[in-house]
Amino acid sequence: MVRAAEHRDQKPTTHPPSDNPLTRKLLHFAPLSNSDRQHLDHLAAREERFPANVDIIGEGMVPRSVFLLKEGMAMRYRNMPDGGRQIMTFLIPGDLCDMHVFLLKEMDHSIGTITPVRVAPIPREGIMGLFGSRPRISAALWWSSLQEEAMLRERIVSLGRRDARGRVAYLLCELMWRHAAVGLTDGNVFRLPLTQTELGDTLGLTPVHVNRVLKEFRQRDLISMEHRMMNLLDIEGLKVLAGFNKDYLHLSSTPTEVTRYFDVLEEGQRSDARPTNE
Amino acid sequence: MVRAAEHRDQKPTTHPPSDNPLTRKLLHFAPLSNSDRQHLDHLAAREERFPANVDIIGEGMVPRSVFLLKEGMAMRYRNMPDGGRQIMTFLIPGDLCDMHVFLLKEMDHSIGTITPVRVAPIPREGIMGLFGSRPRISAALWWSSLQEEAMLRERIVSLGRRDARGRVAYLLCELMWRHAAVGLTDGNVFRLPLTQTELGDTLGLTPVHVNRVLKEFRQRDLISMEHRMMNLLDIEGLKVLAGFNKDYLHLSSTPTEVTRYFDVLEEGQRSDARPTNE
DNA sequence: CGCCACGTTGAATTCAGTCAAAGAGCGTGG
DNA sequence: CCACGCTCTTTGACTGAATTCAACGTGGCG
Repeated sequence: MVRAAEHRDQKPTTHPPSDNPLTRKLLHFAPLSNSDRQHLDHLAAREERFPANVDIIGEGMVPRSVFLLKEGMAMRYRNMPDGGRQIMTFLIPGDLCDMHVFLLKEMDHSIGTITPVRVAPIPREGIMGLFGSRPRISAALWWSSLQEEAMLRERIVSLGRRDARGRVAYLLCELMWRHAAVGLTDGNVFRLPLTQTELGDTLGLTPVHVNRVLKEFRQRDLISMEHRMMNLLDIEGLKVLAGFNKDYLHLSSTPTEVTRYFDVLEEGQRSDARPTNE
Repeated sequence: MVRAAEHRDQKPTTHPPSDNPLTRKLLHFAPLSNSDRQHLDHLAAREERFPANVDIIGEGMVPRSVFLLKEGMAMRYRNMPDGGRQIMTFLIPGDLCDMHVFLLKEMDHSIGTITPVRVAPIPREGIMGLFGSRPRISAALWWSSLQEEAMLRERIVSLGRRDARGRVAYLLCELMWRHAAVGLTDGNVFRLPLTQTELGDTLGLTPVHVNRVLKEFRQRDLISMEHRMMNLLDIEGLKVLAGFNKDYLHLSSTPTEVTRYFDVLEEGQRSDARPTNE
């Protein structure tokens, strides 16, 4: 198992976190060969920058590329005819925006920056090529998109069945875990550059009410905040407020299933992608 | 084009609506060859029945098959620790439950029947085989799952930014269009076997309030109902209440994009799937 | 017939929204 | 260095949409 690694690697790429946040995330889902990783790095090599508070792509436009977010924070949102806004997801480093929608005729929502961001544009062909030739990456991407879908479902639960406290508590936990998955936490602390208006537009609440809930959380020593850093002092307490149980994010799922899956995919593929062990 | 049909088919399968609701739905997304259709029919050949109000699969279980719903109505839902329930999606004939989740370690939600249903269990291998050998079906399935995701997003908007009237109006329109897509409407009338409690659990409202909204809609001649049949008398009026504009369901998208996609997929695949024109 | 689940209606309650104003933080420019 | 303007945060008083509680009606079915 270790045998294979020792010749191919100048630097040990198997265990240390990759500097590519996508790679780092996908490693949660499937072991990737060095060749796979290089391929990902190559895809994400180009880089574009956007300032804060601009649209990367707007509703009605035709996306020509997928974007990999390398640094900063962005959001997927929709403007309502009455002037309101609903934020559907926050995008953090390692997230793709948007894996799927690039197949659609036009965007049914916008993607906008919250902070300044660095993104790697990946052309359609790059993604499609993956599906043909990189079964492990494909499987990991698919897996990752399943997790995204699970998060969408969880947000529906949040908006439909949780009160204001529960929604805020849940969102804080989600963001914490997602940041942890790409190595952007320090203990229970992570950077949260969101305004209360943005939080409200995610949670279906007014900024005023978000403020009141956060105030209560601070008073109850559930959280503390300073300089845009969010500290979850009492995660268990927050979980209780959110009313949930398990690791719905599926971060803990053993890769056995997915392994079996991409082994099937591998059949009849050319085998230039030998996996390292995990 | 009709030529090929006359020998193979007792009944003409090319243009008339298929009796397989999945085929009927997928034809909105991509043209399928006769061979493809036969393959789908073959996959969906087996049949199981469930009575109303039972779980087909419960939270925490490991799904061993995907189910194609052939008749009846089901729902994807989640029970909350406090006894509440959030319904995430209604499943109608032609829907798969669940394309993706069969990859996950365990279900993070349940799928339960609303009416008695007929389902075709499709084993994992059947789906996975599709991805290798049936690029057009794969593309259509993918496309279809994109639409599902779009519906999830729309539901988030609904719960986050619409008031009770808007939510009900939106849900009615969505269900109307989905039924139309599989040929289960008669004008603006379709069968809606949902209780007001179930509607409430979908919309994040109490059954009492659902009742009041429906009453108002009836009085304003927006809808009429009898014998579980829903008649949308004023779709435009409902759209205004829901506050939206376009065909977010992407039903109208020309298949040119998807065509290009599965042409790519087709490369290097064995070519036993000749498409009919469309 | 009579049960039972579902639908309907009213009255009181409450959670979150609205409106309004004041304070805090921060970059810019005089 | 301070003043200015800006956006974001905080707080209070009032309003309102939806919930809760409770009762009664109704339609299907054994």
